[in-house]
Amino acid sequence: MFVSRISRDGRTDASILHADLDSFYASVEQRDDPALRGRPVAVGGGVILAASYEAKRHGVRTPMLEGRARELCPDLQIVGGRFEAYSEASKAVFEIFDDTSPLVEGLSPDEAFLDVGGLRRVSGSPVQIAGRLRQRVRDEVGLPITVGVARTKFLAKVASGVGKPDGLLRVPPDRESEFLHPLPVDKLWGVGPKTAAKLNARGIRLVGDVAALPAEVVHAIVGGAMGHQVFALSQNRDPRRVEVGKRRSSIGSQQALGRRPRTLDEVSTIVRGIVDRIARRMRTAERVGRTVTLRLRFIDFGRATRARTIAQATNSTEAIHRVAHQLLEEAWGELIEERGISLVGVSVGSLTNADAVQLAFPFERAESTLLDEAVDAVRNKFGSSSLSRVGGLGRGPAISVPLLPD
DNA sequence: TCTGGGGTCCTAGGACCC
DNA sequence: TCTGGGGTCCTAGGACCC
Repeated sequence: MFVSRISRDGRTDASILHADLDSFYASVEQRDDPALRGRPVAVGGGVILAASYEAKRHGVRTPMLEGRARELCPDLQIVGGRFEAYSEASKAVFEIFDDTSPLVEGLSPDEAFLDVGGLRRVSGSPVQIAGRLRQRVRDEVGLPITVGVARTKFLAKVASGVGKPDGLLRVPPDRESEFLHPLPVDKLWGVGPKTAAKLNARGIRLVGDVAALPAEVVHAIVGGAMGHQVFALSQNRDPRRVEVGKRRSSIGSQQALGRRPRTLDEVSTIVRGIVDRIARRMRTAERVGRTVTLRLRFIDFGRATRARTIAQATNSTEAIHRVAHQLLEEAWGELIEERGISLVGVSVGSLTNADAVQLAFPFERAESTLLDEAVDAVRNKFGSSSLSRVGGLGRGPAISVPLLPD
């Protein structure tokens, strides 16, 4: 894993870009169908998945039910999702990102951080780079994109949010507090509805209010690692770098079932289909996983998960389905029968690269340090996703190592 | 605002090991 | 045989993000 360089005295320049496509799915629809341009458009499938700015002006939001959205906006054009078109657009945009800077960290199909700090001599100032990036995405992919430019990831991300739609906003390093303090607390990364409510209940509404509190008070209200982060961000401390080469650590899929009663056989068939989709995606991505999680939602919207970890990482439909089916059968009597099921999902975690080879061998206690050292050495060389030590000492120790390139 | 589908990270307890 | 501290892995749940 590579991380962005920072100057020895810390970052002093606003050189992190947060690039975020505007209303991604809806913009692709408007791009491909001129009749939709300038009109309120939403991509839906039961609920609204994305809304154009024309639709947002009427209060259409995601994930709103389609019926509710039509009430708010009678002219709304709802179109079904063309996910292949979105995926293609995302790929094209990321090619432009990668062409702009070697330090790109993708966050989702429509969003990424770019560190352009080292490119001034070759490509110009961050704002010039951001301007060209926007123009290229417009010209070559046909989509509007907003870019925030700032000294930290957090500020860049907030800046792109404020700059939307189709904008470019830079936070000058000497005006960061002025920008940060008037924001509502839920703009802080990690503060959602629950945490915001806790803070609001104590009269803490703005980021500036948090920044003015002693750290202990913030920890008492928010607690743990979250409290630490919230306080640091409010103080404008965000040392996170742009990280390249992050790989996702789980792959999953789920399906809503509605409210009618289901038999075990019905649900089992649905699970089979879900596992088939996941396993295909894993094989395409050349990844294998060890932890199978069954995700359940009940009629009353309560939730539960059941997980099992197997010794041998796999991406075979059969192997994953065996575990998923077992979990389903166990959960059926324990949870599902009384409560009624309204959603089922499966995800596979503890992913590693499929080209890793697993080596299993017995060893003496005294050798475990050597094994740890070997694991560390290989991790350092190939990145942690290439290798996992399978099982603890008591569970039939094994490590998996990547195939060596010639 | 009554709830989609894809994810991430954190916490806490228990099992197990040295 | 008991006690204790330190550590990893696994599981379940919760909050959050786009």
